[in-house]
Amino acid sequence: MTRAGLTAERLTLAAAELADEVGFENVTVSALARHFRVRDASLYSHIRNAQDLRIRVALLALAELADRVAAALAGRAGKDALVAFANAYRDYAKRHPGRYAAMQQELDPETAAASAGPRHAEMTRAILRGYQLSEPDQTDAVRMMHSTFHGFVSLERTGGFRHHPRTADASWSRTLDALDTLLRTWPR
Amino acid sequence: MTRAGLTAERLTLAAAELADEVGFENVTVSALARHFRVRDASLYSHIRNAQDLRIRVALLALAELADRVAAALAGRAGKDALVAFANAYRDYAKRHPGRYAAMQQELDPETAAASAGPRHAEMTRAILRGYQLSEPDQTDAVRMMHSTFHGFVSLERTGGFRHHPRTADASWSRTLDALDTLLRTWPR
DNA sequence: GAACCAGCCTAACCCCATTAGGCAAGCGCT
DNA sequence: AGCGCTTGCCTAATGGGGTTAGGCTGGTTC
Repeated sequence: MTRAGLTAERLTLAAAELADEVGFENVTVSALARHFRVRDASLYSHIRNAQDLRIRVALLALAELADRVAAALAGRAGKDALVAFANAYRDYAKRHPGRYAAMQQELDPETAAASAGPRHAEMTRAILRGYQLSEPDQTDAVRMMHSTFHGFVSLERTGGFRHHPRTADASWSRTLDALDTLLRTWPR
Repeated sequence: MTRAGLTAERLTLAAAELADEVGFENVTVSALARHFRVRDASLYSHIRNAQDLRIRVALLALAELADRVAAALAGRAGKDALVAFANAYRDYAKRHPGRYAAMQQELDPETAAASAGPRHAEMTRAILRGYQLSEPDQTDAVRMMHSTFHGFVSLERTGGFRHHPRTADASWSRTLDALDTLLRTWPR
């Protein structure tokens, strides 16, 4: 018998791909085992349980997204940086809906701290360097930006913007304009 | 034997309460049957299946939220209306996390059209009457507002704002200020 | 080559979803 | 009142997914 050569990493990656294909809620230990032509129980030497698998996918996605955002941000500042960040974010969510859904899980504090979540926060703050905001305005602005991006992408994905002639792309573009204006004139 | 007196409405309401207590993802036909001290199969004369149950909870939540928002909005205009709307929204999400999660499901187009979703859109537009915006700016602004509210509430719930001295309440308040400013000076 | 160990397996158990088919309580009717 | 029908809940059975205990085996180590 040849071994399937399973590792936690391979399982996580396959789970992420599966999530993008069939939806995160349908990522199951059984489906993953079928993918590797292996028994369900065989996976339990690599992952603790189904929840552990989901968390691994979430961490993978957070790291990937942080990389893409970092790449998009390189060498840009001001509105340029804002738009690049936002588009990288939305793009990732569209290309990887399952991974994006995975990211929405609550992580326990230690896991969250060890994740790429803090990197996101740093990068968002970096954007704000182009807008001269000091604390606590900076924190408020970071939270609002993140809320807007996540909210938009999330509503777009659940179909909240359909049935209206105005395209989501157009509203997105205007939303970024509005955010830029807002950050430049952040109310004292 | 006394009957449990099940109806689709009672089931839906109990499911909503269960969702708020144990999380929407843990709302299960079995758990609901246990709640009524009844066999699982007994529920199937009232609901089509588990998915149907979830959709009913979502529709209930959408209607409840629309009612609360409508009440909050009564007699207010301008920033007053904006803040009242936003607080009613956030408040509902905090008080009813399970119901709020239920609302995030994708609804098929007919169901969505028959839901309270359109009422939300109308009310959001009503707020904008205080801000003189014409199409398509109005649509863009509605989408941005909704995104911000949903995004903020959603990030707050998944713990995105913990581990930082600045309270979520403070950032929320400033975010509403910012939105008000933004709507008053919406970039042409 | 003996011992080990990593990697996968079988077997077994539980929970949940769903369908088919039954029985009985209470209703409407004559 | 008594007849039947509908409604409401039941038993039984199937199948999927999650998880654990314990076993076999082939390659690695000394």
